[in-house]
Amino acid sequence: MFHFAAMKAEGMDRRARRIVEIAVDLAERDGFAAVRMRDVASQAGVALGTLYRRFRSKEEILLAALQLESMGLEEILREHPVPGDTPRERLRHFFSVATHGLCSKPNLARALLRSIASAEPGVTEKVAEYHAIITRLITAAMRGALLGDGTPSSDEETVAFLLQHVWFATLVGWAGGLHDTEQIIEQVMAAAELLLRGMERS
Amino acid sequence: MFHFAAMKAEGMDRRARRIVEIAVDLAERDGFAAVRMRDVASQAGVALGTLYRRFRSKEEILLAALQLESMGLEEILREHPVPGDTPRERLRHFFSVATHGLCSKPNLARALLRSIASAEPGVTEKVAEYHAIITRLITAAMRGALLGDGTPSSDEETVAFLLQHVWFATLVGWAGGLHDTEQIIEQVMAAAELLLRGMERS
DNA sequence: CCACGAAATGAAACGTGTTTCACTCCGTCT
DNA sequence: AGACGGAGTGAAACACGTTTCATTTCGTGG
Repeated sequence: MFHFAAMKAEGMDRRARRIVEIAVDLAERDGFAAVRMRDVASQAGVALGTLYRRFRSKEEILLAALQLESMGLEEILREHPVPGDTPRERLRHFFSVATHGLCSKPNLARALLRSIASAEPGVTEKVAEYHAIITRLITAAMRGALLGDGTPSSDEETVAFLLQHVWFATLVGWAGGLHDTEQIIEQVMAAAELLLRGMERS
Repeated sequence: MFHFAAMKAEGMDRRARRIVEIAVDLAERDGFAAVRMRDVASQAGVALGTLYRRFRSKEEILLAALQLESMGLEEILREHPVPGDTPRERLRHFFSVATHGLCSKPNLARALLRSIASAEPGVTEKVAEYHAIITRLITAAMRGALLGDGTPSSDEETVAFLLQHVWFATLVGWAGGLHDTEQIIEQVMAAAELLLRGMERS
């Protein structure tokens, strides 16, 4: 979970990938502030100007990492569908794996969340793409289908969308120290329980 | 809505309030980046060091503003309960007013959201307090009770908590330009609809 | 092989959040 | 009155994101 599989994705050449990897390493070790552009540049073996030719800001580098991570996750789930006999079981499994994956690298996770919430210009597209991927994954987990199989109902899309929001907001609370990893999962599952009940009752 | 009523709250003296007011003005006019500590200091008529004696960071000043705003909102709702005959109507009214209040000052709203998500040390307590206040307000709106009346059920607390998360996450999306003000309200209400249905079905 | 333009480089500079420090001011206690 | 101590001040310094620019390197078409 959340490793660097599928790193050759999209319009990202060797050099850009190296930059993102270094940034991830630094963020993982010592957090957002420790991702110093000068350090990223020197450790990636490029000049500072090169960083800014490829990425518009520090946040954009970290969001590129997020995008790669989520694409890797999608790749994995394309091969290995989420196990479980009911939507609840599958959702719990999915969020458990995703949450533990993220939170096992707390500094990196906090740095990524902060980049998402920075609302800097030029970051929107990457956030949107990340949103879309996660919503697809949640939908697939809920339906117990292979990624891309069939057409989700409108209710299913709404539920997936909302669960993603709850997950994100809870992660932000976790990042601020308001609660721990298990509480993230329980809060998301409490939402899932009520949303699924509401959906079934149509 | 979201004005500076009840500004004499808590351990905040005249000077600290002035600092926060100036920061809010600057954020409202030109956004987070325009809240320059040197400018806040000079416009508030204090030295830069004084800012850092009172507040640990720029984010903390803005969170103080958020806390004051939400306390003001709570004060208003204590006098004037949310109108509406059903939980749905009351929730819609509440979120409509709160969302339009926030989003009518987009630069300020973005700055506040960013401060919440910064997850800086020393900011947690203020975020927690803000969370608690908003959850109380949502609970009261849902139950159609005066603030503090009666004891919410466990399900009610869960729903309020989740709606707050959905609202927050949607606001972050709005801040990034992913959707507009009305979509915020519709997404929160879609969540409310499903959650209430799920709750009623117990 | 050469010329051209895009990409990269290195270094300096700028802006701004944050820290530091020596000094002043002011209220309180004795 | 005099001493003390905390709050405030002013100015300088530091760190780091970002920008700028003159120069160099590199790949490609002629």
